[in-house]
Amino acid sequence: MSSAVVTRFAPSPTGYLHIGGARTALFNWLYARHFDGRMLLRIEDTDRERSTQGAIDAILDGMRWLGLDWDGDVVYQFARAERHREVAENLLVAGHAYHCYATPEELAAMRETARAEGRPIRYDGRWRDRDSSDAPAGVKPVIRLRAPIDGETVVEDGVQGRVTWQNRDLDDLVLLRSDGNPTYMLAVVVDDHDMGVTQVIRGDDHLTNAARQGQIYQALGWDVPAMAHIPLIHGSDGAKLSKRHGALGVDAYRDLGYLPAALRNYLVRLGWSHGDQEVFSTAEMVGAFDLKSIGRSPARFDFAKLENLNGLYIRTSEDAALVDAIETIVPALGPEHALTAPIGPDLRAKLIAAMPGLKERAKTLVELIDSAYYLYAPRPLALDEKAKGLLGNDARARLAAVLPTLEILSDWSATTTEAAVRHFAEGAGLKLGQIAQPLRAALTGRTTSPPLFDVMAVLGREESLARLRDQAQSA
RNA sequence: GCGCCCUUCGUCUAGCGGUCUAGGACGUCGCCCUUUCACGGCGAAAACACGGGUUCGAUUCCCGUAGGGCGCGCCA
Repeated sequence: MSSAVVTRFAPSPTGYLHIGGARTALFNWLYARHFDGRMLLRIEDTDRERSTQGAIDAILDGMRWLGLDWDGDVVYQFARAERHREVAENLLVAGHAYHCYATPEELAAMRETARAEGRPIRYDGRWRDRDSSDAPAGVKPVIRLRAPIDGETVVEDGVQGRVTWQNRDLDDLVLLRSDGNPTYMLAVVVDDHDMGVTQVIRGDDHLTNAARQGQIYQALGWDVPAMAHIPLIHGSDGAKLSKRHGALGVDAYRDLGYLPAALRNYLVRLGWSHGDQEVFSTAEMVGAFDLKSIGRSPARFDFAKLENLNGLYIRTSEDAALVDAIETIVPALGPEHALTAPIGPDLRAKLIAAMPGLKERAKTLVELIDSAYYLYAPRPLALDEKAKGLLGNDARARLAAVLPTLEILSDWSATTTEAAVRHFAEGAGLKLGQIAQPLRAALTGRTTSPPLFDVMAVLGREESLARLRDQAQSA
């Protein structure tokens, strides 16, 4: 069995779950599920200054919304600080690490000098071979790794291939801070090892870290897990994705009206491909996912393609499921939408009835809500500009003329109302559009709202007639 | 500055030496369908960054150049 696969997603809780992190989580999740393994979740909160509970909640919520479940309990890295300290001490005893008494100010000056002189910006190893008896009074030391000076460090990466560094280009990193807390470099290595992680999948920005962590593994005599560094996601201008590009946390995508399945599908195709296939069900993704087919170049985030995919997922969603989805984002919409959650049973029934006609033409849930405006808008209907333009005196006269024809109808299904309106138009020597357009404007307040005859069916006889009378009389 | 990585249509990508007059998808444009808007159908424009090699033959392999990205914290 290949159930030995263990992946992990390890975000730092210093902000929301951003789109790059979401994709990293997705890839880890897919890899684990593909091999029938486990995906663990670890919150890297060793930076006590910047870690917040709000960020932790946002990350967990974001993953749940995306449908990325993890195995076992969430591991909080800070809670394991004692173990990290222990490992650092062991390294010290074994001679693979040493105390460094350089102060932060001193190191900053060192870097500044190096920069000014055009030399590599690295720790110069000034305490590497110095005895602790030289230690200046009152300075608490950090523990640094005694990294090899000669030779090279190699990372066999599942995506990037074999990547090699000369050890002379890598300096002695800090393992334990002067306050006794572990650094990220130490904590990651110890935790991945202790948690039994077999496959690390993370952003390309960690590639150099992989080399430095490799040195820690070596000093510890531990096996290095398989590595895979996936290319980053860039904004539409090619620069690193930032707020400037309108991309926030995954919660923002939810509020914008994107479906988690659509976002997943979009994200999986950013950097990964499976021949010409564009649309993947979750099961297909899990079945087809592999590291081999991940590209090495960064991808730009394209809202247009996400929208297209979202539209596809909306079109193929169940009507009731869409109404449920709508309900979840109503609180984020703002009062101008005149819709409140929870949605009452009458409105829910109407929305479900209207969905087949509505979902064909919506790219987002927000658009879906807008197009259903006529179902929840307060009466009298506020007309948009184009609808006003369509309801001139001529049009109102036509509405008044068609009313008797519609009033004798008892069955208000889409087919019978269509037949009636067509019949009327013919009899009056009008083109269908000449009567259909104002009818829709009168019934919905919009000109882009979908199939008139669906609208009439959903609204029903009394409601439709009432709205038409209102408009016909206000001439 | 030093190190590492990347480079096929506007965008996401297929391509793993000849099948490439380079395929698909989104977007764009045109036509059809049509009461609007969509959906759907058909079609069009649109790319191998540049320069050297290797080879009978390079989009595919190697080396440069240019451009881009990431890293170089007692952040993660």
